[in-house]
Amino acid sequence: MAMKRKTLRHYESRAEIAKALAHPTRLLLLDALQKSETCVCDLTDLVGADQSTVSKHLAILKNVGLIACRKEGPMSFYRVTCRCLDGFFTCIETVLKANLDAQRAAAGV
Amino acid sequence: MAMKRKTLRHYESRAEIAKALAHPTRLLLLDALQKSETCVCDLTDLVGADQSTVSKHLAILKNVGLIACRKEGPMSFYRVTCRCLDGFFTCIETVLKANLDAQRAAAGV
DNA sequence: TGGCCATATGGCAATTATGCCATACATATC
DNA sequence: GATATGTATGGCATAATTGCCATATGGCCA
Repeated sequence: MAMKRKTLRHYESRAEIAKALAHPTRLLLLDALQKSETCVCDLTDLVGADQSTVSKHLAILKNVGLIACRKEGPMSFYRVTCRCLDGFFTCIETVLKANLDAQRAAAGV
Repeated sequence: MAMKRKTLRHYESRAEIAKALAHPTRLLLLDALQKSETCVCDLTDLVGADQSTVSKHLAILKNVGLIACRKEGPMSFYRVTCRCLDGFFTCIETVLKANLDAQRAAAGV
């Protein structure tokens, strides 16, 4: 990797956020948290994985600043911290739709 | 992973696109390709990695429909296919900036 | 045809990500 | 204090990603 160091760091910090977004379970979590602040136990039920797995996914999202945590008694409530996620989701949906269209066109429909 | 199958597939297809975006080299490539259609050799110089490595990164971006390829003689010219990438990049920048602000606030500045 | 250029692909080693189990931790209740 | 509940963390085995080398493929020109 001979990329200029400054440039490399620039893209590395951005890729770290993108990596946090690059997992189906974390996308599901973000979708849920965008609708409403939710505790870990409810999120665990929603995802259907081990509670420790969900906690780790939440930690990944939190570490890059996408979500934040509020403690209430023994429970942790997570919420989305940025209002910019729609820009990301819209982009993904656009690409998906374009792929579907291209697929249909290739099939000659 | 006990997530409902339909839901799982929904988020998996979206995560696949996000995964393609989750690498510093590929973000650099997208940045360059957004500015102008470019051949693999120029992109290889830009990235500073092995040509085969760059080719594989380009293949990943192409497979999820983010870029397309045009052959001209022995050369391949790649370009961005969707106009929605700005939504993604803007989101990332917003998160980065919010993190910086939070960091400064935490430092008491 | 033979050789050269640009690009793509196969293969492999090393790193990283993922998910579960067990367990630690913190809070609340008895 | 003891116990129960909700969450976080350590550890480990498995899987996925990454990057380079070697090589294949395709196009061009002598």
